[in-house]
Amino acid sequence: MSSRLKDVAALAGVSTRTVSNVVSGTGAVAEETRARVQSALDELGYRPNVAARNLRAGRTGLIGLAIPELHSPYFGELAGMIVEAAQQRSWTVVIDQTFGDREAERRLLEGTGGRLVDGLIISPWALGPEELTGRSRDVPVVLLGEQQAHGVADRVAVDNVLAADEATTHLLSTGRRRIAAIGVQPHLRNGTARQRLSGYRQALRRAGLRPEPALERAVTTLHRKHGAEAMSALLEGDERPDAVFAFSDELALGALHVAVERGVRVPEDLAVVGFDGIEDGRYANPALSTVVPDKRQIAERALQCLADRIYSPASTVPPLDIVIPHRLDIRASSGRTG
Amino acid sequence: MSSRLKDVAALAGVSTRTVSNVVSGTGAVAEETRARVQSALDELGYRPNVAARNLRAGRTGLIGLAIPELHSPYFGELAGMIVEAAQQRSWTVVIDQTFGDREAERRLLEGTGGRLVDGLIISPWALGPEELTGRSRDVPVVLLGEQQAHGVADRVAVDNVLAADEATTHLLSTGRRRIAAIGVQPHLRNGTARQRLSGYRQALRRAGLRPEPALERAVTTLHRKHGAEAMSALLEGDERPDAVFAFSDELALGALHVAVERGVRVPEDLAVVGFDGIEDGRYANPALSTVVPDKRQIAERALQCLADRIYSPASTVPPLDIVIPHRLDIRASSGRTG
DNA sequence: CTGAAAGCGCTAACAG
DNA sequence: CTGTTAGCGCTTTCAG
Repeated sequence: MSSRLKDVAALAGVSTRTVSNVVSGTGAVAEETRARVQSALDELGYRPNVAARNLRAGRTGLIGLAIPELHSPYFGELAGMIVEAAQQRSWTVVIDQTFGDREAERRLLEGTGGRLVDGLIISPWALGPEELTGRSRDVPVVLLGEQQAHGVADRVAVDNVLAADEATTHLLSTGRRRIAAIGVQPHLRNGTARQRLSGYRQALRRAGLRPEPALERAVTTLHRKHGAEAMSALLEGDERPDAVFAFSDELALGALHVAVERGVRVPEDLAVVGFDGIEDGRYANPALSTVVPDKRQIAERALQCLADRIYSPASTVPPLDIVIPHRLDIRASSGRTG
Repeated sequence: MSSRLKDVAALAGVSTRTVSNVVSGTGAVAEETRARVQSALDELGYRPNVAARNLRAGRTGLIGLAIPELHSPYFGELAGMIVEAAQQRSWTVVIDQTFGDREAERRLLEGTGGRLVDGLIISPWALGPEELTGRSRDVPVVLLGEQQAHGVADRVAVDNVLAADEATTHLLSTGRRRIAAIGVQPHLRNGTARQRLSGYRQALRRAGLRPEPALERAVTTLHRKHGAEAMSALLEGDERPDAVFAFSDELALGALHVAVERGVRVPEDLAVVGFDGIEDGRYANPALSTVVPDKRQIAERALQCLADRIYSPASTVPPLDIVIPHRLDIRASSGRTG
């Protein structure tokens, strides 16, 4: 079985104190002793027991990442970058999926008291601002993509209203006038969909158009399937839209698929713009225009926030509100026609 | 700060033993005492310290998942299912990305001695069979998608040769004769690409065709970009293929994109089949035919293996070799023409 | 420079 | 039914 510090000490003929010093590089050890200890270490293939070290240190070197679902490309890409950024800081990431479940989100937020993790990055869907403000948590928390909670915890998100406005304005600039929005989510409390809707309406109004309820389609999830269903409904409606702004790339890809399948010409008859900048969109047919949040920066800043709070627990810096830049990638699905 | 068992005991006027019993539901506790302890528990918002519990129990409740990259749809979907299956077994998953790096893979495999995790699921890319057989590890390991290592550890994988044969045979059955293969990876040691290539060749030979080196395209990664590049090269070649079998859906989607963009009619002029059954393919234009491994079952069986080894460490059951079923989903990209 | 020993918070064997 | 206590393996204070 695996050997302990004590075994190594016995083999090298020194105390555990000295072995510990050699392992961690702490303190001063005579060169001769160090060599002897090192060979004992190698011979036994010693690995420090993480649990014991954690218990002693009061830190685990783990951070939690709680996201709705790992299989969606957006969260998959983001999670990958967070894991990578964490590795660079010598942290290990523990992943939980909430599936947008209120209880799961609440449990994770409150259950962090077990000190399994030194910090938590959570992307809440079902939890509203008031629920995020629970009893004060004992590990630092960073909220991802949540723009309603003020002063509760550090937040990292793009400016959804602005981004949606830009996407819609782009469609208007190509001459579209009946622009549908796919992705309204009245059942979620995180405000993302609401903000994108509001940016969309804002752009329409500025162009002198009036938002039409028939063009604002609700979905139960952000998956392709529901984008496809929403598109079907729109195509079967009385007045077809000439453009679609989908609140996620997945919805947009579902919509695109249905449109192309039914012989609608994209972008000539229908322009499509998505949101998230996932890799799939780049290779879709036609390639999908999309709002691209700087995911790499989301990951970096979120970890930076955690690091600051973890290493300076006494810090009185108020909760940060970090706005991540985004850009609009215009591709074939909304390319200017003739 | 967070309270300890001792604090709760003091508040409730009992010993830590009793509190421990209440928390864990072990032993018998008088109803009256239990109530008193419970209210003390609630009042202090007690959470057991995971590190201490782990140290005591010799288990952490964590399992490691080491995959090349989280952002690729295949691994994203698979990781999601593994996290889900682990949650059901009350395990938490720690994710590491190896990016197919030999050193990273080796480190993870050997570094499991720290007992951070109770078990490890790893999908090796760069490590060959001989390297997998290192010093005997002290936590159970499950190999994913590795079919060369015999008797080293439990393995869970689809029958790549068979699956590739089926995909190729399907293309042959639609009348294709110049079938290209995209995805040869001479630099990787995990054997997956080699096996798919061998299944592909086997099908060709059975049909009386001879494999042509010009039609077997190597790639450096399985990403869409390299599928696109391989397709470009094929289209610019002297004799165009009338079908493509890509060793991953991502490669297939990259190829599909380039083909459609250049006006090649799919499936009339070119049929495309991928491998992995990722969600993107279903909504591609045209929808992508693909070999679909039962990912849910991969996740389930891998966890089952770990559970068996972890809970019966003394088991003498030899390393298992689990073959996961797959199916061929024929969609528009290879639909029979005329 | 190195040894002895306390203690992180918890569980469980051993009393009572 | 409940209290006392010995460690799990490590780091670190205090001596030497």
